[in-house]
Amino acid sequence: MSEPRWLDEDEASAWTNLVRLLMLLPAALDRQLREEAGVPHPYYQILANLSDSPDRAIRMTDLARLVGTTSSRLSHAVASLEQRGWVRREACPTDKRGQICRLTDAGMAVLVAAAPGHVEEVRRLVFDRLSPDEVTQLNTLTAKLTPTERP
Amino acid sequence: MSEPRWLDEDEASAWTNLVRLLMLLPAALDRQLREEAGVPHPYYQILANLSDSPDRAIRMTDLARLVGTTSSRLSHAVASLEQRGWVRREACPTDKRGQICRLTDAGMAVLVAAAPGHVEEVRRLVFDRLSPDEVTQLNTLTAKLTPTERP
DNA sequence: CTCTTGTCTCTGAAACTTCAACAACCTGGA
DNA sequence: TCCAGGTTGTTGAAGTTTCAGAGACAAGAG
Repeated sequence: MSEPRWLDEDEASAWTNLVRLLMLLPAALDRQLREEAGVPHPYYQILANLSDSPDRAIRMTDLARLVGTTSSRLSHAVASLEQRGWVRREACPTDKRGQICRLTDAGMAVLVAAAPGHVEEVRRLVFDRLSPDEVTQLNTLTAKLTPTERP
Repeated sequence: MSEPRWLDEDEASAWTNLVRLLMLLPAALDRQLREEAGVPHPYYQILANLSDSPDRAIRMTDLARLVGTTSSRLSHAVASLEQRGWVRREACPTDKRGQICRLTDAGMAVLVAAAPGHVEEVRRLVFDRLSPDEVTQLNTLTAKLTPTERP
């Protein structure tokens, strides 16, 4: 047990800011989407990823990885979305263990209705505050900081 | 209702990365703290903010603002922490509506025990991946992106 | 073929957060 | 003084996420 390498002044400042951002930004996005579309932000991410997919259908495991969530969480979320008729589950033709999650027309309609307001909020909270150079920096930094799989 | 200003290619890329980060980084921090200290990350933030305060005591509203949470959430969280004996609630001497949250010695001990492992994880996930210049960039960007109070 | 090991997904209970409503209190002005 | 309106903090119910466990299937070794 050696002495921990504490953060220096600059690191501590950046860390405080980052933690604050991690608390407030998701909360702000969530609030806007709940108010305007009646969907929590993680659920919106599920729908959005599905809509970007070729057939509007993705296998559960892949969808979980795309959204950045766990399979358990995804199961519960998709169950909720399915009950609203925005998503459907189908058997996977190549792997009988698999389930394929497909976006319904009703789900697509919800997404189309919610997207403009969401983009507007994203601009207000993020991109309206940054210069083009800073957007590039943000791109680089976020790419570097994305946690990798645990060994 | 005018045409929404969609994100351009760079913005969309940065946004995808950022959303991914907002999903994965809090989850990673939370997991480490739960495993090692038995505390969720938001609860750790409460304890950490208290320990940084002059008297290890902060009024509920101020603590909520510091941590970046809501008063309701804080009430529940502090109730849970109080039950474990890590925190105590006292009446505010100047404002009878107020409650002051104070870190106990037991709570401080938990924090002291958890801090080294937490800092190590923060290094592994964040600062070990960044150059000094990038830490400065991170500091600037996160400061700009912190959501401001709603009107 | 059979066995073992690992993957994929779901479930139910516990923990946490959000939401709406509320009581108690402060503040400023009539 | 008194009251209207805002602030502070809590609560219970509803919704979401985590955790542990289990069933079904796949893939490879023997």
